[in-house]
Amino acid sequence: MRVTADDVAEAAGVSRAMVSRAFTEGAPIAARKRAHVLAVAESLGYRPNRIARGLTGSQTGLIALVVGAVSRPYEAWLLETMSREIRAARNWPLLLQVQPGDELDNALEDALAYQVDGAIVAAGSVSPALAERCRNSGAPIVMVGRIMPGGDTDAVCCDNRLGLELLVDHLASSGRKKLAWIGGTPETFSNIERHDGLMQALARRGMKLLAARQGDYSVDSGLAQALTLLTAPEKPDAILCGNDAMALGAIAAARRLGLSVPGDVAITGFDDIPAAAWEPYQLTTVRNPVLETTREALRLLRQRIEGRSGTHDSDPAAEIVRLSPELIIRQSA
Amino acid sequence: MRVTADDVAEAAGVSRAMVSRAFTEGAPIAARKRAHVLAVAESLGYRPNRIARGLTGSQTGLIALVVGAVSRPYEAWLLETMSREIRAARNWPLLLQVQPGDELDNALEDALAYQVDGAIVAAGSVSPALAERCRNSGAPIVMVGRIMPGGDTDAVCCDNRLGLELLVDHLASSGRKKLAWIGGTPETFSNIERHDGLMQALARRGMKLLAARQGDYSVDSGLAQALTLLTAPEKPDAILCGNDAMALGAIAAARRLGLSVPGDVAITGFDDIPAAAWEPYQLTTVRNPVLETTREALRLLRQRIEGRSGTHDSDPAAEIVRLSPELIIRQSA
DNA sequence: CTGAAAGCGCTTACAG
DNA sequence: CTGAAAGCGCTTACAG
Repeated sequence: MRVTADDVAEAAGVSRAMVSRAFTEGAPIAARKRAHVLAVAESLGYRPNRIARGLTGSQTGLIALVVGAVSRPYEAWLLETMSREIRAARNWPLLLQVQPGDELDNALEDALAYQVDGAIVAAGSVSPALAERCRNSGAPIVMVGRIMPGGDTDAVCCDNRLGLELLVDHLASSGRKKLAWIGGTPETFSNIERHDGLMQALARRGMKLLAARQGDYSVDSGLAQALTLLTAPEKPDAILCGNDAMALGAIAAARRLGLSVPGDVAITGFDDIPAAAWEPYQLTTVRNPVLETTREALRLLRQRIEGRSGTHDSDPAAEIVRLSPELIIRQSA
Repeated sequence: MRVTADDVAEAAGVSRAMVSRAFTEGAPIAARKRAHVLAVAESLGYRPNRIARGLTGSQTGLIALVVGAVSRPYEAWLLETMSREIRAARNWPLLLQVQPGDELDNALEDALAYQVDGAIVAAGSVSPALAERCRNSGAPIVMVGRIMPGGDTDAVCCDNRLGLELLVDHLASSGRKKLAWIGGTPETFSNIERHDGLMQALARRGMKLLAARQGDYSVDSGLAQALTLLTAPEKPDAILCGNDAMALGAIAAARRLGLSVPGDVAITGFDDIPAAAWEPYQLTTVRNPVLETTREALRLLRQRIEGRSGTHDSDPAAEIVRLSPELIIRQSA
């Protein structure tokens, strides 16, 4: 059978409470005794049962991690970073992958039943009611890449408008005049902000859009929409895409039509996913600061988790962190 | 505070045991009473605490899921499929992402402390000692894409040799004579089998390899190695790559050198990741049956988990499932 | 610093 | 089918 704290206590000649303390950082226990208990535990192959510990203690070490479908390169990149950082903080991610638009109330409730210490939500939509429930259950949520309407949930998000400003600036100053836009999934937070940023950047320069199409953030949609744009009577000399994946598709479209990139048409993305740097693409884009985003999200979460043990009367206001994207100039524009 | 089973019991006018039974499939409870308890629970917003349940009951519903870095497309595809299927089975994946070659004993021990019901290991290396420990802790392991030397751990794995046989057959019958190979990370199970399968397929036809290079399963390594092959004095007329990612790199290399694919050189991959079908690639490859693999892995795991509650005296022998890859012919070969 | 005791929120024999 | 009781493996006041 599994070895238990009682077994260790007996073997070490101490009380069960002491073996618990030996494994609890900062618990009152003589240094020598701790060393002894730990040694005995090691020799017996004992590890505290985290489930039992979770029942009593204040934390389970579990964090719900909600991301979009990782077959999409940006999501994969985000997940990879988050999962690594969560583990580095000695927590375990409970993974929930959702399709765009998925209601995740049910799934998150389920995660709550596991007494997760908190949740990082980078996809799907959570109702205000659920966010409220999470707070009450002592499981803070932090949103990534989106900001909840009420403004009472912590969030960390890239400055999408600035990103488009940087891209338009780059294109305009390299003499591009006829800009077209391929937007991502409509109604998504990022798409709304990016489109908005684009329109502002153009307005600021007295420019206007030649054409706008709508994709769904996938490579295929970028390909299809770019094909339409590039076979229209009046062709754009630059296509801004709502994310990198669509931009990769747009590059493929241009090539299929025998157009040179950036000679005939400049193409830009958003995110700077790993594939953006690959040989056949060399995509000019803006970098979504995924690592900084992850660290900030974890910091906010940690802050709430600690805070929750303090005075309950006044929850500090929600913190919204905006991170700046960086222009990455490669060959495509 | 959180509402507890006692609260529900009181509100419903039954014992705490009955509310537990109401939430336990197949537990002895009158249908009407169950409905009543469930209704009361719902109105109170009660959900059984899975941590408490895990302490008493026989299952936690947690499954450790070990995959390689998901920035790699095959791993992303696998993770996406596995996480979806695990959730569909109403379990939660505890995600562990590892780098190739990572010893995952420590991490898995940690997962064991969470009383996971089992583990699916698709990356990293687990020592026989750990596999043993897992079995003893009642947390069966099933390996995916690799088979443990001892042969006493369940595994499901693609028939790598058959895959190469299909590819060589296709190339040979389209008249290719000078075949080159770009292998993946050496010492990995898949690489050894694929290389082996290649050599067997060639031998069977009295052919031999023009050249062999070694990559690391990344796009960049495929690009670099293909560049070398394609600038050598004697160029291959076909390059077989150990996986799709390297094949995508190889296609980029050919293009960079102004060679046509498949005109000047045929290029093949392995896996059939989503990107293989993308416009600029149109990769001919063999499909690694990821969904079937996932389902088989879950079936094996489930089988062990159920089995463990039965008679303990004789563990059924390990089951090794081999799944056949399928040739997917596109443009690149 | 240390130990005995109570309790975390459930489930499951046990006895009706 | 139902309830009272014991127990899962810990942690944490409480009293030394």
